[in-house]
Amino acid sequence: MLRTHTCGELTIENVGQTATLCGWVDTIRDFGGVTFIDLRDRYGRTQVVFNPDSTPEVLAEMGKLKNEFVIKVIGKVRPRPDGQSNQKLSTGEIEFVVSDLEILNACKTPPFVPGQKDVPGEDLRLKHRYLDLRREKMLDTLQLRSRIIKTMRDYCADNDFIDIETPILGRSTPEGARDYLVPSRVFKGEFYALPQSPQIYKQIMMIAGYDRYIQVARCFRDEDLRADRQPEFTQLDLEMSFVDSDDVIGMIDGMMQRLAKEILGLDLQLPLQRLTYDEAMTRFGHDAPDLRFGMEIVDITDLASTCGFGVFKSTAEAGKFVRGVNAKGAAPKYSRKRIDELTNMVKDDFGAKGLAWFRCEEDGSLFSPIAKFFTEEELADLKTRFDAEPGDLLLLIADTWDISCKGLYSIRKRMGVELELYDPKEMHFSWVVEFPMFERGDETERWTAMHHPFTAPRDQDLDQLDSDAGKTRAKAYDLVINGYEAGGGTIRIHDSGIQQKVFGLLGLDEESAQERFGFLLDALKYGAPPHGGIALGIDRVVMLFAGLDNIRDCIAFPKTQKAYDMMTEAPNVVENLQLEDLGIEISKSAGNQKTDSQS
RNA sequence: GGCGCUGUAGCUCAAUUGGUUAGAGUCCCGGACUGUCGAUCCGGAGGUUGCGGGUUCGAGUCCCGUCAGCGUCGCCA
Repeated sequence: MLRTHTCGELTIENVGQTATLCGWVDTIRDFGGVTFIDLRDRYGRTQVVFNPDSTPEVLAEMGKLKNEFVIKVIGKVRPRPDGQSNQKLSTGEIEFVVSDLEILNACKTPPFVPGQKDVPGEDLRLKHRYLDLRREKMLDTLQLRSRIIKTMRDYCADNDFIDIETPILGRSTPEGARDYLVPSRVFKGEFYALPQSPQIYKQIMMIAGYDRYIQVARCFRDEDLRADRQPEFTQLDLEMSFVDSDDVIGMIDGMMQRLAKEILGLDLQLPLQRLTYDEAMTRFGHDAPDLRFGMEIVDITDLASTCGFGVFKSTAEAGKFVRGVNAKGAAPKYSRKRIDELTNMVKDDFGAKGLAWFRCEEDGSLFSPIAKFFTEEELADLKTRFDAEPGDLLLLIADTWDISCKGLYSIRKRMGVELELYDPKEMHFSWVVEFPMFERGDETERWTAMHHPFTAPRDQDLDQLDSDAGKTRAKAYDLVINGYEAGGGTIRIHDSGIQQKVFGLLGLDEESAQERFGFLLDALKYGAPPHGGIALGIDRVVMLFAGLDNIRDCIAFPKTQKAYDMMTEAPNVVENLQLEDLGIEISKSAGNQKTDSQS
């Protein structure tokens, strides 16, 4: 080792000792005589001192130092003078008097320095990620990530799980998200797919008798990105045999309790709260509601059906819904202009036709441009149902179930932030269970699987597969933290008869099912135990535990919204020779989407 | 693919209704200083306002196009 201690290690205990430190020059404070340098590494910072009575050689070297130089210093630990300790540093009681200095490496003037107050733009941070990762916030987050993964692994190991790696090069199954494809050199014209999840492999492991499996698995989906979505992400993938939903949920309950305790020092009460999917949609308009605050949806379709307001009445009569939320105390803060912004949001984003509103005045009356269409009794009824008090703002959407859910969910989410309806540091864990097995594909009468086609229906719903498939509920469960889907899982079908029936409902005939999943269907016939599992989005869990709202800050080398890596400049054009090896030609119309007209 | 926000010095930002030579802090360069910890003080350098076009007597500011980053809808079994 080039060093005897790290930059976070020396304390008053070490006074008098000679030591060697290595690190980066964080700041230089030059007083002409004495010079202070904060030397930084991932463990902390130590103030190193250069005295005017140092040797000329040392002082000459010191004069060359600039931000982010990598140096080695030999010196002695001494206590700081009275009243000059720095409480912000673990090493703040001492300082390090340099007797010898070696510049291990110089540093070009960096575009930004780790300690600067204003965080640089994200594109710059991503381009120079090696500098960005030196920032304390990034270091903290990645260390938190490491601890979270270790805690998850320890918990699983304590519960007899086996950690098994599954292939990255796999078979494309054109269900769900777009695959990232990898061309085969040997089988020209054929492709591997990167896994969207190790779903099928972990089921195979259950059939093989490895009854408790986990993997910290990298997954890939070629879909458009979001603040909480990256094209490659990491899951804690878990599968268990001889279990039902409650067993998997209970296992993860325990994991969350341990994580909350060890990472955040929080005591979680178990079992975690559970909501059915129907309840979540009815009360919050979303299958991953943020339960840190109320503002629940109120359904007034029945009242609307008899009122004098044409839009409400016709919506109700058409079998659609009139629902709304009460934004407590929002009226003074929401001008017409801000209400218009909300209106435009639900119109532009979800195709709602409008947003009706009522303001509860000081005298308790409801004011609204549409109030004139309602009788006194109806207004009073509205007030009661929404529990409206002076200062409250009622926001209503009259539309299909789907649009009213999406619109009110996004209003609730946005206003929860804007009205500060919850403590952003609070953590809320819950489960959403009993998802529907199927949903209607757009513009077709065909059913599509809400999770994946191997999801088992609830035992009591088996009959409905034939009679009323849309009402069939699945043995599916999502872990929800602060309004984010932190994980999702299902109990799988282990009965080939039920599997065939589900494939039938999904419009998969036996032949095409065999073509796509033949190996799994075959395997299921060779003694498959009842099994199920879950996948936790590790990046999201880290994001939530770190109190961040952006998944990129939880990943060492994330990609931009266009799935571009600004540091390595991937993806990139490859040599023609490489393409020839693979038997691939780029069509002229495809061209290179990237241009160099930027900057 | 749609909608929206942003783009001004290396970095973070400012610039009134479209108006004279585009400013500040920081970084950088030079100098002073023996107790700072966002050191301080003095001096200096640093700009094709992302790119292209248009309107105008005049554009950082308005319009069109384009590129990039971000947010969001679609999409993500």
